[in-house]
Amino acid sequence: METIGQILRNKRQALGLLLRQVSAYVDIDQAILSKIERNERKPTKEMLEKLAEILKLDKDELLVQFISDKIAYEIAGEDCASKVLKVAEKKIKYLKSHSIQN
Amino acid sequence: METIGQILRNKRQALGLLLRQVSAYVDIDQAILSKIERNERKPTKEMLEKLAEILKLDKDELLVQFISDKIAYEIAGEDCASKVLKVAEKKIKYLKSHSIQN
DNA sequence: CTATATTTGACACATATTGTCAAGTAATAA
DNA sequence: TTATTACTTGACAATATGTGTCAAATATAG
Repeated sequence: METIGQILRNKRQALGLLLRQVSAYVDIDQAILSKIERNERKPTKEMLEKLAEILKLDKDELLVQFISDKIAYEIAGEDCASKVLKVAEKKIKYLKSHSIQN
Repeated sequence: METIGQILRNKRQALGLLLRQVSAYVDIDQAILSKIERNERKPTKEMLEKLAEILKLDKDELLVQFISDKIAYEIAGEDCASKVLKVAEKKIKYLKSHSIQN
């Protein structure tokens, strides 16, 4: 089970790219990218899109990993976690079917 | 599909309690409770527990509603929402089976 | 050793969230 | 009308959280 940070680091290393090179492309400080790869900071969506580009990763898949990471982190400590997800799913379906905006 | 605010307001009114009375018990300003009931502010866990007590609601069920509300709100706008939940569930199971702490 | 890659922490800055308070609306009664 | 009650709203300061930048510290090679 890979975190988003691990996915990014593994792919970057597999491509033989340096933090410096990737962070330059994404236009962020390499310290930030280092922290993202170690899940110490969360990337923005813009960063994620640029990262997907340079690392040749699927943008949508990466977004799924990113958001699911965030949710898993949020509720992993709750012992009602799986029930939370079930209820959340129902709520989302309800929201979508009623076209309520963010 | 009730929001957490609606649940709280409905039950409070069914019990014939005033904002003033409930907020005093929970030890918050009644403006805050008013906002919570209209989903303008989010209660803390401590508030939620006190609210469950005075409103005779199931504490765990209320917590589930609270967290699922938050998650639904977070990702309802994503078109990959249901996939996100599936992946999140896997990650949570993984985290739990490996006893990784928050 | 030297050089290069990465990590870490401190910092200032921005943004978000919080509780408090007073003034506001709305409904009802006298 | 005026008074009273329940609730709502918005402004405010305080606090918390998140952000990028930078330099020093720590690997990791060569």
